Amino acid sequence: MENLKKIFSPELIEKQWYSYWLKKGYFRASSDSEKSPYTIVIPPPNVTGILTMGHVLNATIQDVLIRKSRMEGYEACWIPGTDHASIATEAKVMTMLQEKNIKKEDLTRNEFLNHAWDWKEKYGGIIIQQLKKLGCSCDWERESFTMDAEYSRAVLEAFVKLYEKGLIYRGHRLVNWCPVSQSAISDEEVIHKEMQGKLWTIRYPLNGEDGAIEVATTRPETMLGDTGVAVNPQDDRYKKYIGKTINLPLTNRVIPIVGDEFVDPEFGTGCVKVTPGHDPNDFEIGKRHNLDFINIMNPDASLNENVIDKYRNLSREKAREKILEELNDKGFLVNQKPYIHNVGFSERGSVPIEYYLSEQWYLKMKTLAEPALKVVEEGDINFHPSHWVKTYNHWMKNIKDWCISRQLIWGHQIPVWYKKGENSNLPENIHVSVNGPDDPENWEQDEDVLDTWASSWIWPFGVHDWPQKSRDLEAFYPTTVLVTGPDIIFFWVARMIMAGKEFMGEIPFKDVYFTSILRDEKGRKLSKSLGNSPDPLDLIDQYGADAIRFSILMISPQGMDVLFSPERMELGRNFMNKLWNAARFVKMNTSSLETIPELGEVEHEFQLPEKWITSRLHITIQNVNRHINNFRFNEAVKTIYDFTWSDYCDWMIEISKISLYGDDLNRKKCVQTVAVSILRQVLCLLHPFAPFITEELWHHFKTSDEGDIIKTPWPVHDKNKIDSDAEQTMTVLQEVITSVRSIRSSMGVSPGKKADLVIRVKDGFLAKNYEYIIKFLGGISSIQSGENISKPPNSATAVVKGMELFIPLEGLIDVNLEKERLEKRKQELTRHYESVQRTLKNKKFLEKAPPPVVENEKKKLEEMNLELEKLTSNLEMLN
RNA sequence: GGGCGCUUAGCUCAGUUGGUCAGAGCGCCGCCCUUACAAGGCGGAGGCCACAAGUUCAAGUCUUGUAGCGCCCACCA
Repeated sequence: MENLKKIFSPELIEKQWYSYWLKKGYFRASSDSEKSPYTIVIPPPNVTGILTMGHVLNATIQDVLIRKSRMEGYEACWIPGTDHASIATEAKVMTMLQEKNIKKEDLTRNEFLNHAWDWKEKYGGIIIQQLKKLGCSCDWERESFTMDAEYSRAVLEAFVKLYEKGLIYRGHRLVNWCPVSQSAISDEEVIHKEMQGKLWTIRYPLNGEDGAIEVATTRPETMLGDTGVAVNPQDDRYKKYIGKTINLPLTNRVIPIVGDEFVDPEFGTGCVKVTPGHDPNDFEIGKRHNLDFINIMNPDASLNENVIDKYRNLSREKAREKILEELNDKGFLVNQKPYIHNVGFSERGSVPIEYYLSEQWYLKMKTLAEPALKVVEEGDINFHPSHWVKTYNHWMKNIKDWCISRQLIWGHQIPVWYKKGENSNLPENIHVSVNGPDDPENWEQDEDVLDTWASSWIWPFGVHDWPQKSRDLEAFYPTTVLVTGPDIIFFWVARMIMAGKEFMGEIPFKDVYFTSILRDEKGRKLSKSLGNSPDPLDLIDQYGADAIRFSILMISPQGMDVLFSPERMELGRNFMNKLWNAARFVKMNTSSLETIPELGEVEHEFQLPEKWITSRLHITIQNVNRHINNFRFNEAVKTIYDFTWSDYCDWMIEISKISLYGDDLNRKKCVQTVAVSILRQVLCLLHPFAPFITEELWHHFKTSDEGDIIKTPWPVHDKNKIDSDAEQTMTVLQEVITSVRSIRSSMGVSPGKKADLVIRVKDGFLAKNYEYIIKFLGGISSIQSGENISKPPNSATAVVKGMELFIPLEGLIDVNLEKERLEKRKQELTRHYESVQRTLKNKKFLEKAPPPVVENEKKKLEEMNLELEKLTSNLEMLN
């Protein structure tokens, strides 16, 4: 077998099979096909992104589903693509510009965009190449990018439709503001972190009379924007002040004291400084009491011209320092206490966000949410695991309007135009359309772009150039299943469902599978920003793509986070090597077969091992199907692993050696046929999980009229091949062999040395029929069996299902060791015997338990009893 | 403050609807370079399934409570 090396080397085969599949066009899906479609759209990774292990898990699952459905005869269509990721990409472009010493302010919009596209062409889409290395069988000719011309048109189309429906409006209010990207961000992009901060108490002197009010705050610098102080109107301490005013320290301003139910008298001092321009609660209070709204910050969160001179242009941090100093110097600072509170951080900028007054575009969500809630509620869309439904419902039911405008350039510019020089608040001065006004020279387009998620939310139909009606759209929408991480359930999944219902009138997918979140040893999410995600490409180089795919699935149970470490990939590598060598063995020992034989020719000659392994195979097929259908990929993989390693390699192949090395040609052919046939089925079952090695090996075992494994029919389980008699007998045989081996090992019989075996048993069927197997696998030279045989002197004993096994060990036997061994077994058995006995003495059990369960318990008791008797008598003989 | 999840062998975890002496991988111990595979083979040690109560003939599995850990959501200055 010169072409199959002893150790599997994935690097030698992966590349060539991938280009072969591509060349053959196997990944292509046609909307004209007669076959039923099976469609997945990839969650489009950021163009800026590189592959993480999270993507590997996610993509492997999709590839498993696609490859399996392709083998099952569906028109499998996996649509790949990337997301323009406006904030992330713009940040990268900014970094590049900085390196080139170019300032964004000096560039026109188009010049900036040109730089951005240059960057995208040069560095973007690395991740697509990486997905190919992993073996993903995407239809690459359908690759989409969220800023492709057609896709962009679809995005704008969606905006215009919603605007025309009255669901999109412009609002001047507080938004979450990221000072780094200097843009508004949505509520979902704000991450709350618990921080150790301080709570300062500041004295605000009353205006026109003696006395003062004390307020507590975590952000003293915002006092420069205070336009009021609020107390609870029920609070006897303070209600007398309502309607009066105070002199705001450090400024020359006089601001009113108002009564508002929002104030909790128990908290802090019971008085709240009100900064309507920089705090959402204060914003509401301000509106209720007609307070002024002062914006004291620039877009980068430094203080602006609305504050007194000496604080202008200071950063918010520096301003806080100075203000506290001055308050303290002037006697306004009463005290400061350590205080733990939540601070909102920008998802991308990783700095605290600011609440900032600005004009933004909003999408009304309530009406969109209703149908989306319904389809999940009624089971048109199913989540796996289902507990995510609660999270989804909770968010949907409390949904707030979505701020969809961003003060960025890279993205879809909002398709709204304002008449030059006119009041843009009047409807007649606003134009909204995909193509813009007929007289563009008189209009100015809105400068903002859309939130990235306001483009990716139409992904399942946007990739088919909606709203054009195409065959593709008809054939491949709705998609079959969505595979994604639970972290984007609000960002993306929920919004896609809303968009699907709104624009297509139909759900975008029937099932959603939420993958495990991968964490490092410290429990932190693997992410590129933390730098704790090993480079999957390195792991692929080290272990092979098949091994990585297989391992990551094996360690990722449904609905649970995974502690990832690179060493865990060894399990897959070892398995691939095992499979490789099993195939080598089969290949080496079946060269006498001229063609791959039909199973039917030899099936009538099946003996126990062949019947057994066939039965095991069909149970395996059944279970693999069940697990995949239930989205339990770890179980599916484990099932194949166990069958291949334990049943096929450890038992079937070992047993087959007897016939393969023997001279019974019929027997040999039968065993060869079965060995090949089972291996072929294993390769098919495994192909979706480990595509490269299975394709490679397949070509050693396929018939001349069969094609590549990627298009070979998926195995079908046949109930008639499940043979429980064979399985039971085989189990006993395995126990006999294991017992013999155990005795040998514990008595220190060297592996090379053959032993004799004496079996005392009523029914000698097993010992007679499978003597050759017991001898071969147990290292036994002769077997003697019968009902009235007496125990040979100096022999070690084991009891298996009514059989007493004796191995004469003359001289080798250590009586104490043997006693210990039997005692231990006896104790163990007695414990279980007593527990079963208790169960059977329980009248209620006998009355209420289903008869088969009762029967089973009785049988167990009987068998245990028999074994106990034999153990006891053998133990007595040792004394 | 609300919601969700987790707690099983030294480590990382499986265990789908309650019912075969509780499983795997890694690690550990012993023996083996046996002509498919030392990335391997054979044998073995190791667990009151977090704790408590309940439902049931029967609980790792269902219910409730307790403790610890983790995640998500929420405007208390």
